[in-house]
Amino acid sequence: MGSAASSKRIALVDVNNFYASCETVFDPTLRGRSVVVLSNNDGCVVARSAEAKSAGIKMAQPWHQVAPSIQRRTQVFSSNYALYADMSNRVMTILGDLAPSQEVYSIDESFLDLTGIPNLARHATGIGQRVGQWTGLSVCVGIGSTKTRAKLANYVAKKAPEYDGIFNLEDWTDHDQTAVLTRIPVGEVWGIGFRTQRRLTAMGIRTVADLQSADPKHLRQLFGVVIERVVAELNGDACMDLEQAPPPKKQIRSSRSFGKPVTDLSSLKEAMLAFVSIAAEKLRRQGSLASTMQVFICTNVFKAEAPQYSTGYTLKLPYAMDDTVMLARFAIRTLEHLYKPGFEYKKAGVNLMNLTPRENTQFGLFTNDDAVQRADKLSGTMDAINQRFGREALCLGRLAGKRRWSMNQSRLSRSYTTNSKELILAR
DNA sequence: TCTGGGGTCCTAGGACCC
DNA sequence: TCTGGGGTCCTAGGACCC
Repeated sequence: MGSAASSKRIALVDVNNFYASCETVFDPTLRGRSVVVLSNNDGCVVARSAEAKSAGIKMAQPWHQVAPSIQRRTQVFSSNYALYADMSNRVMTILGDLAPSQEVYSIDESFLDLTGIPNLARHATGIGQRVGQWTGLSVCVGIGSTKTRAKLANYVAKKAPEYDGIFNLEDWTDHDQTAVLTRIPVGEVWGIGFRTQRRLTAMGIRTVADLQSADPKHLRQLFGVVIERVVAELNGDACMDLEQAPPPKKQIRSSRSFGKPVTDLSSLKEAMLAFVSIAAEKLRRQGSLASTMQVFICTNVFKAEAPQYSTGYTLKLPYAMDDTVMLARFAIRTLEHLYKPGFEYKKAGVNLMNLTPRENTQFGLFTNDDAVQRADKLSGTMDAINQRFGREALCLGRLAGKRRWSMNQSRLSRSYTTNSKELILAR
């Protein structure tokens, strides 16, 4: 087996029930209770405590479909992204200190390269203890010779309580590894989604062990190159490196569903201005310029009886830009063309694409340098103010107190860590 | 008789992830 | 009443060029 030859030891560390655990850390009376966190607009369940899981609440389930008897004994929260981002930073910093190299893979997951570290079991235990002591959150650690194997090991660490949240796939003989992988459905493999699982199962490839021993060339013909790499990684042949510095985004999107249906153009414009402001700020933060913009609006697809209209337009910008005022001008003009009265709009958004680095960009022959510089200065000032007073402090064209399009967030917890007005009270 | 064919760029859409 | 948002990569197919 290839894994035996490979000397790499990659760990995947992730926080258990991350969003739900963040809420519990700051309100210990929630411990041992069913806790869920909802998506934007309080729509779907995106995080569950262990008790919520055993109560039968499913991931991504619309909250209104959860049985009332279960709802009643569940503590429910709107997503408090400021809190989760802050807790994430703390965890990632701790993990970074405990490994020679780290890839922050998502808000609650990190790959660590632990190759060559003696007594891996003790090191992994130490990781869990330090995160627990310093943040109050608990983690699982999966170790394997490739990222895909580390992910699988993490799955075992989560599912099998006898391992205490730590599982090193490479500690086991080939025979015992196969025994483990035979018990895991193929859909649990990183990169095998719902559709691919269905097709594989129909071919008789039901478990991870089945996929590991399948013919990669044949699968490539049927499914494409991605699955060929998955099979290689399962066999210990690394196809994916640790990415220590996140590559710049290739597109930046900002969109939201509205709390209530929106019918009038002026509310849509107001929402679009907010989306452009958010996207442009992200664009500037990563030091990029956008040369293509996509604007889209749509009605509620779940409301089958209502008239449906879903449309978007992708336009080439006259030059690569990062300035909110100019981007907003194009977005609003596009929106005016797309808008048709008589529909109940549910969602809108903007997507900045074709991003290029800002440095050494030659501005177009026909751009007015003075105008570009003034716009730069304005955007920079806006970023500074919003940095200091919160993202909503300064926006374009906001009609104070009349946000008919804003999200439902009726169950937001306090911003314990990021807002000095909401500091936790000591008792 | 036989009516090109290979390369490149772009876009839309599928599939996946958290 | 109430159904998330923000990303990535790959592929197929059309347009275009010589």
